Formats: sequence, C-alpha cells, structure tokens
Amino acid sequence: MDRKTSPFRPVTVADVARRAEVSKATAARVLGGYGPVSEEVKLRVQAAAKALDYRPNELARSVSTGKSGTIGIVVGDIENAFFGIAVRSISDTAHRHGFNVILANSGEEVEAEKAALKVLVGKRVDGLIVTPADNRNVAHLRDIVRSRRPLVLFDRPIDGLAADVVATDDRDAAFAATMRLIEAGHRRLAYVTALNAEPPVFTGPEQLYTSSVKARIDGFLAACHAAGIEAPERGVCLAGNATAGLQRASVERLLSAVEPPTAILASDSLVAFEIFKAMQARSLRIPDDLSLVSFYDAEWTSVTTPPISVIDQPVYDMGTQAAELLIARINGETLPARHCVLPTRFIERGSIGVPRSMMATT
Amino acid sequence: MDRKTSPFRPVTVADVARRAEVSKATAARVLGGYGPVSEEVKLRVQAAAKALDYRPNELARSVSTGKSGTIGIVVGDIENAFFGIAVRSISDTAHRHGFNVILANSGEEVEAEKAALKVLVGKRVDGLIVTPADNRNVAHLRDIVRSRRPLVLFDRPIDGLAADVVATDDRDAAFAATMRLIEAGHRRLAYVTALNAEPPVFTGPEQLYTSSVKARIDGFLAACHAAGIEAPERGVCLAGNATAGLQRASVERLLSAVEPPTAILASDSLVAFEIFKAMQARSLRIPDDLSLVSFYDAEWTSVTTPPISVIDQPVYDMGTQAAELLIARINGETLPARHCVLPTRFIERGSIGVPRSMMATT
DNA sequence: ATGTAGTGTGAGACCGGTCTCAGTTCGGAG
DNA sequence: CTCCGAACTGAGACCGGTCTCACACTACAT
Repeated sequence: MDRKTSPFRPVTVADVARRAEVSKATAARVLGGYGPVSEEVKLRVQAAAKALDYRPNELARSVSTGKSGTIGIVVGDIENAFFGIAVRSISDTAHRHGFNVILANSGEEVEAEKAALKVLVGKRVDGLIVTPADNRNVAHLRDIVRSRRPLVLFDRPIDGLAADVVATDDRDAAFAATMRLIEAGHRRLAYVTALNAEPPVFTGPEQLYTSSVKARIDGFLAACHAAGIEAPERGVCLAGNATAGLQRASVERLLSAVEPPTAILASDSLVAFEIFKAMQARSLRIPDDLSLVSFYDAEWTSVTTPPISVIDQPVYDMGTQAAELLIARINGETLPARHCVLPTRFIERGSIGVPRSMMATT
Repeated sequence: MDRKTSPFRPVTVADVARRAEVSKATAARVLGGYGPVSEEVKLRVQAAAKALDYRPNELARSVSTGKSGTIGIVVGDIENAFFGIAVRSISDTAHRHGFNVILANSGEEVEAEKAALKVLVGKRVDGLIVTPADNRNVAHLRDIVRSRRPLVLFDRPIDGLAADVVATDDRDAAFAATMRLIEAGHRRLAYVTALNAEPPVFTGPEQLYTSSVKARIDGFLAACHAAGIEAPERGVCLAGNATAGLQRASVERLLSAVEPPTAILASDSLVAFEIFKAMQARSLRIPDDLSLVSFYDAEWTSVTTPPISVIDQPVYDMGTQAAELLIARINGETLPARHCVLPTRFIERGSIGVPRSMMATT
C-alpha cells in the first residue's frame, strides 16, 4: 500500500479539500454536486479541483451508492454484424441516458455465458441485456431475475422466465418466406442453421436450444406442412458452428446430396454466406439452380449477382428498444415482464426462381 | 440507505463471516484467497458462502486494491466490421488474461472520445486501447500518458506521443496498390476517404487528421509522383462521414465528373461499398469502366461480380497484439514505447482492368 | 429577548472489500 | 520445562467516495 507515497497517486476529494481549506465533506458536496454549499466555497473547491486535475473515482462512488451506471451486454458473437449493430445501438442508447456498457462475448457457449454473467454481476452492473445461448440451461438467468437485477432478453425469448424480451416475429417471418418459396414452385426445401449437434441431423424440435432458431424452424415446417410437403424435417440442416470448417463441410454435403434442395432458407447471414460461396465454388447459379433466402439484411446480400432476398430484422430498433426497456426498469419501473415483438420485413431481390423440375413440366 | 434492510441486499463478506462464525478478516481471507487459513475454517467459510450465494463485489475490491481488472477500448465505430473484429480480438485476448473490457464509441468525434476517456479513467480501467479520431487534438491522450496509465494506440500512430502503437504499413500498402493501378495503365486515379472537410476538397496533407489515412494518401501521392502523373492531389476525394447521405453525394459527384477517374483506391470498405453501389446504380462496370481497390478485406468484397481486389489488414492479429502489449504494460513492463507495424497483404481479385483510353490507343 | 426556521459546515459513520498488526495457540528444539 | 517461531485468527485501519447528523450562524417573526 505504497499508493499514498507515489507521485502518480490519483487525486482524491481529501486532496482537493485540503487545498481548498474546507472539510472533506464539503469538498465532496461540491464535487459530487449534492448538498447545499455556499457560492464562495463552491468556487474555491472547483478551482482546487481543476488545479489538481481531480478525477472522481467512479468505483468508489458506485460502492457507496450501490449504482454503477453501467449495463452489461452478453452477445453470442460481436463479429457477427447482427450483434455488432445491436451493440452499437444499445451503447448509443445507454450513453444517451448516461449509462456505460460492459461487453462480454459468449461465443454461443453457455459456460462462457455463465462466467460472463458472474463477472458482470461482480461488477454490479445496474442491468443486463443477454442473448441466451441455450434455452435449456437458464438457471443462471433465473438467478439474475431472482436477485431483482433488471434483465432484458435480446432476440431470444425464454419461456417461463419473468424477464422483458425484445425479439422479432421469427415464426411468422420464416413461415411467410417459406411460403414464397413454395409458391414459386419449390417442394424440396432446406432450412440451414448454425448449430452443433451429434449426429448433425435434425431429430426433433427438442434439439433446438436457441429459441429464435426454434421458432423459425417451426414456421418453416408449418409452411411445408400447410403445403402438403412430406417429411420436411429432412430438409432441416444443422450445420455446426464450432468451426468455420465444420460448417463449410455441412453445406458441401447438403449441396452434393443425390436429391439436393431446390431452395434454401438460411437462418443467419453467416450460413447464407457459406452457402453462397460454396455455390460459387461449384458454379451453381442463383436462382436457376437454387433459390436462396436468408435471415438478416447483411451488407453483402445487396451487392451480389443476383442480390439475395432477405428477411430484414430491425436490429438497430431492437437494440434501442431493449436498452430503453432496461433503463426504465433500472429507474424503478415495476410493470410485469413485457414481450416486445418487432416486425420483420421481407426484402424481395433476385434470388428466388422457379425450380428446374417445374420449368420442365410447364 | 435502506439497503441493509432489503431482502435483496447482496451478500457481503460480513454476512458470510457471521454465518461461518469467524471474523470478517478470516472470511475475507478465504473468499479473497490471500492469507493463511486452516483447512477446517476454509471449508466452513466456503460452505457458508455457497449457502448464501455470495458474489464478491468487484467494485469494492477494485477500490481497495487500486486495480480494476478492466481495460477500456475506444473505437471509431463498432458497426464498422474492421472495428468489430478488432474488439472481438481484443476482448478475447483480454479475457484470456483475466481482464474485462469496457467499450466506448467515439463516432470519430474528438469530443466524444474525450468524454469516453474521462468515463473510463473514472472507472479506473487498468489500461486503454484507443483509435484516436483526430491527431491534431491529443491533449487528452497526452494526459493519459502523463498519468502513467498504459495506453496503446490502435491503427493510428500519433507522432511524439510516448505510447505503444499497433498499426499497419499503410503508406507502403497504398503505394503498392496505387502502383498496380498505374501499371495497369491508369493515369486518372482517385483516392476516396471518409472525412468531413469544408470545402470537401483536398488542399494539403495538413487537412488529414486521421494518421492512418494520412499515411495512405502519402503513399498514393508518392506512387503517382513516381509515375509522373501530374496533380494527383486532385484525385483525393474527401467524402464526408457525418451522414451516409453526404458520402453518397460525394461519390456521385466524383463519378459524374467531366473526366471521371478510371481507377479508385478506397480508404475503407464502407466507402468502397458506397462506390460499388453507386456504380451499380448507374450501370458502370467493374473493371471495364472503372477499376476499384479497397482497404480491408470486408466480407462482401469476395462475393461481388467481379470480386474486389483488396488490401487485407490483419485486424485480428492487430487486436491480439495491442491487447498483449497493453497487458504486459499493466503487469509492470517498462520498456520504451514500441511501434508494431504489421504487414498488409494485397489480395488480387477481379476489379483491376485496363482503362478504356489505353484499350483504344493500343 | 426569545423562539424558530433555514442555511452552511465539519465530524464521522458507512459501503464492501483488502491488508496490517497484534495476539493466541501449538509444535519442536534445547 | 522453557523458549522460539510458525500457523492461524481477530480487531480495526484503510481505499475513496456518499450521506447522516449535530452544530454554528444568520434572519426573521413573535
């Protein structure tokens, strides 16, 4: 504890008080801007603070007030543009309300998510925005709720958890997009999502632990069933997300099947990107050989030839909404948990075509 | 201060100590893992902590140790994939070393950068990684250095500031890329960068306050001069970055000039994207009508037709390097400021062609 | 003159941790 | 059997803030 002797020791209220020749309490009142202080003393303290270049220690402040002015965000992967923009939007909104943001990456791993949450709670964040990696394993989230710390689930609802949610109409969006493909004449459809599963085949919805993806597959299957397509489950492809290589291999396998799909709905822009590149590599043409629709209006989807039709998610608005909901809670709002569903928008571009088989028969 | 009466008051060492029937000091020793404690007492305290679900208050810990275990990052814009990956890489490395990350966005505004720095210093981050928005206005950074808080400049060196730097060989990369364009036969070259300037014309290098961009333009001009191209300065286009609309307008103006450039070097993937879309909108073809090279290997550049040749920057490595440099400093390393220059790599794709004029004359 | 309300100030407790220091206990050496 | 040091424990100061409380002083009504 040689801190007090170092010449680089940060300046404290006590230092300022000494220089302004007032008590620590008075200096603190000026610096913290709370109690009543006479004009003359206030000026003297402010002058001393400036002269000493005083920087309040927010940590000490937090420890005594119990509020940190910080919100924690746990996302699956910041590298993913979807989350990148979400983070941007959340942090913009947070700053606007005088909050800061601590960021943690779960890499879509529950264990990492738990660890991140632990650290954030340790840092006494005032509230949390989380994209839960696994809806089967939510004890740690339940703990957060129980401890009364405001929590907003982002993009992925969890049933039976009394937390606010900001998400999109995933099921409807997937249903509608699938319908468009079916209406174009497709009967062999595939839904591709990033998910580690062993074996990597779809065996049932209980396998799906990312709630948004589950909803989307629900919608996909419902549309297929409504159109009388049999065994559409076989079109659900769980490409891994552990390594890019694994995912690429899954996509390759899908495209080189004996009866490959004639239309694909991609669960996110990253898988769609893999699919697009794999197709390019084997000179398959969109939409002639294969129709492609992806969730999320990623930058690249608008500049390919042809451009890709997408389900646009209002990410920026989702982030803003989530942050605002959270901050309202932090400020003491006590309404029951709300569930905000934002509408997606289908952007028609050039990646949906008529399947070859249809062209032959018509 | 009704905190102590609330049933949701967080558990403290004192609570644990009471339950384990030991002194606060002993409980703290077990929980903090520092002093000598007998095996029996240790177990008792751990049991009590678990029963009470004790979560250490990191803030209080930081206030008494003087270390926060947190590093602050200030980037220009997280939405930009370049920074997105940088943040990812920095936070991965930080976590690997047991540090957390607080993120702040400057939006490329010095004032916001100053404010962010103030907050981060207030939160007593152990170190900072900053991409300075303006190399003319660095007093706040100088203050950081003076206060002995470790600081690493990311991507943008600042002369005369005794801080570590991780950057790329911007000047050389721009020089080499420009040379390629010149060798392909181009004589009317443009360099487009995002920068607000009034009027939006290049009048000299003193106008350039983002050091990396300045280095690149240096390289661009040097290559032009070496090839005997006259007044290459006229090709430097400062498209705004305040609003997307402004930037788009600048690009439009550039393309519809009486003597438009036959080759463009784009300073980042966002301007390149604007250029690509503007060209698409007016049915200009790459590389027949215009050759295009961009800094940064953004996702979209590899899937356009034709794909865009780029100067690939090793962002992930830069982030890792920056974080490691910083953490070494935090851990007490005292070497003089280092300047790490990472090499870029030119990725040849299909966007460089022979200018029309050349084709006619040959 | 007294009451009384209000303003400004300082002393010191407090937040939840860390850490110093002064015992206490115990074992083994002399 | 005493002495010494090591191992353990508790009391309490400390970190840098906030905040309560008591007190001094003024101003104004009674």
